[in-house]
Amino acid sequence: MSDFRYPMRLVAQRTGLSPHVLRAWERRYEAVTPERSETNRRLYSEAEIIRLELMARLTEAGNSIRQIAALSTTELETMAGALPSPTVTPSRSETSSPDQALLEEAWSCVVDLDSPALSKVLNRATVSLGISKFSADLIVPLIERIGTAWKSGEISIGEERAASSLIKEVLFMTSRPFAESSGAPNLVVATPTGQLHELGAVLVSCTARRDGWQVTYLGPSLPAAEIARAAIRNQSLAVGLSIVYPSDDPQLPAELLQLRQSLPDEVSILIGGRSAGYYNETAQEIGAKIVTDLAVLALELDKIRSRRSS
Amino acid sequence: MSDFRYPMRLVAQRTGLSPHVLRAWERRYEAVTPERSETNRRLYSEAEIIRLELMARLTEAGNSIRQIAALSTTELETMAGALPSPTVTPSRSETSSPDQALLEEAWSCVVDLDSPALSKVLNRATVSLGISKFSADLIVPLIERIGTAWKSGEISIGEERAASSLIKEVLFMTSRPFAESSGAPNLVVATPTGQLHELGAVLVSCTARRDGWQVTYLGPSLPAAEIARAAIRNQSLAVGLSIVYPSDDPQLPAELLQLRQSLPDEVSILIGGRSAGYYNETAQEIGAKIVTDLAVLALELDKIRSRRSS
DNA sequence: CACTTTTTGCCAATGTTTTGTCTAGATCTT
DNA sequence: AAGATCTAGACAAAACATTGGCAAAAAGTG
Repeated sequence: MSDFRYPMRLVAQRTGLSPHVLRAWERRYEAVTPERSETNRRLYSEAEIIRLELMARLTEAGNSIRQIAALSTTELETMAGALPSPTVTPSRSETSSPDQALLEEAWSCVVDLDSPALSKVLNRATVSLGISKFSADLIVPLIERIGTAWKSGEISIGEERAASSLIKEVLFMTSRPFAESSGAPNLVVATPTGQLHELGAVLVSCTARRDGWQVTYLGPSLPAAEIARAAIRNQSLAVGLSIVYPSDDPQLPAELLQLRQSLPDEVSILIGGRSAGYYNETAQEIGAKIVTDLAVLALELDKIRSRRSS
Repeated sequence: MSDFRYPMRLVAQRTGLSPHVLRAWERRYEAVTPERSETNRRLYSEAEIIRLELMARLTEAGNSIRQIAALSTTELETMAGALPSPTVTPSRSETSSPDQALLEEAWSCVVDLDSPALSKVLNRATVSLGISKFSADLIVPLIERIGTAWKSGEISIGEERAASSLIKEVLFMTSRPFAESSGAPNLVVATPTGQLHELGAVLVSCTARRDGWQVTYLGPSLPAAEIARAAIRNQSLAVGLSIVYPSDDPQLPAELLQLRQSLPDEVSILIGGRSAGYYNETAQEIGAKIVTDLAVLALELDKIRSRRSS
């Protein structure tokens, strides 16, 4: 369990509720009671965000916040779970146990090379968990597990590929239904030369798309020059890179430096991925922001956007 | 049984009845008698909603609410049981115009590295052309053009990647909305070691999926052993390979032979792609079928399926 | 067939509750 | 200094309730 706390802006963004509404719900119904910083700013926990997401979905579905707010999170979950039943047969007894079980189930599909089953599990998870939880609690750990298992030889390239393709597909899928807004800021996403694992990059793309960015996805192992070219061509506000493995590529710092030089100063660089930390120095040198988690990524994207649009 | 009570709004939404009607039915016939909150809001139970849903369907079907309202819920249920289940009527009128202009438009997006625009063009094309025409008349030529332009250096890796990712996404997208049929035959799709361009393989996957196959997509440049393993694991009826470039890889025939040896005899091998012809001899040797276009592919897939299922 | 009567969905007026949004001034962040 | 966030209070739009009534369709009747 992450003990990271998130600020207002991010919560508003993730839940789609305005800061005003968040405060109102808290004041009037004590829907959540976030901690406070020393300076009295609200600090929401992951659990509170999830709770708010649930309440947002349920009110959307016609429930009144007044009633909903009194319920426990698990009650909200069961309600939301029964929610997408359009239909005829009313009885539904589906108590799906939380994420760990799902992760195990997904993992067993991966090692079994069973794509159809994996597809089923992932799709089910997107609806039962909601997109952000799906990404953060299921996909991220799953990707990490695939990564380490692959390095250790526990699974081989076949499993890795089959799973990656599928995950990629599902992720792109979930981030798709957004209208093409022509005014959206552009983000170029890629993985630097030498970095072969693209799932991190896909995750970045999806997060950004859900946040209303227009993403130009370039895929894995691309030379700095190419990345820069794409960014310039699209007048991108930022470039997102994912660095997972290897974590000690001697070429990489040079590559990053070149990227910085080829890009206009006003274009931000975001670096994410398990191994991002190993290149901390270089990152600092080129003024890149290292993002450790999807929520933080969303936050940074938001910052960049508001900075430029103002 | 959940003892949660739902507000008006949600009930109206779920039953399709207006708040006015809900109140009228209650006042005039006591169709339901929801509880009230302290502030006099109606609070419907799940059972009442179900009852209302039934009454809504029955009145829709011509019954008078006056009669219906007096009946017990179980009586309503038996009545509703005789009703035809709600169906969807897919009306479709497709005006297809063979469009060279679309291809040109798409191509200009590719060379401009303009992903958003390309996305728009492709999406528009999927609806205006219809999926099969979209694949055959737009995507296939586009892919070929990208391939040759890349070889000749007319475009570089950045353009190729950006376009590929997008095309891949759109293709997977269009072949997606199929119900997960557990009885569907399986097809493993990949590109042999050395073959880096995966778009052909994606196209094969999509065609097969639209045909009702369950596809295990492994992506580009996979060793024969891995492909075979996946096929065996999934009890696949066939393996689809795409061979585009290079067209004179000396390793490839050996790779194909190994694949044949590692696979059970009853598993068919289909080879597609621009350069498939160059390996004609080997293909014949291993009993692989070379498919020259998507229509032929669909045909072959059908043959394989019927052969096995009969 | 023409003429009531009943049924039924919908609307208006009026009052209350709920809920999202806003203002204003102070404090904090960048 | 500009932009966010905080509190507290207030406002206004929606939503809901009640009563009463209208009008079109359905049903009954001479």
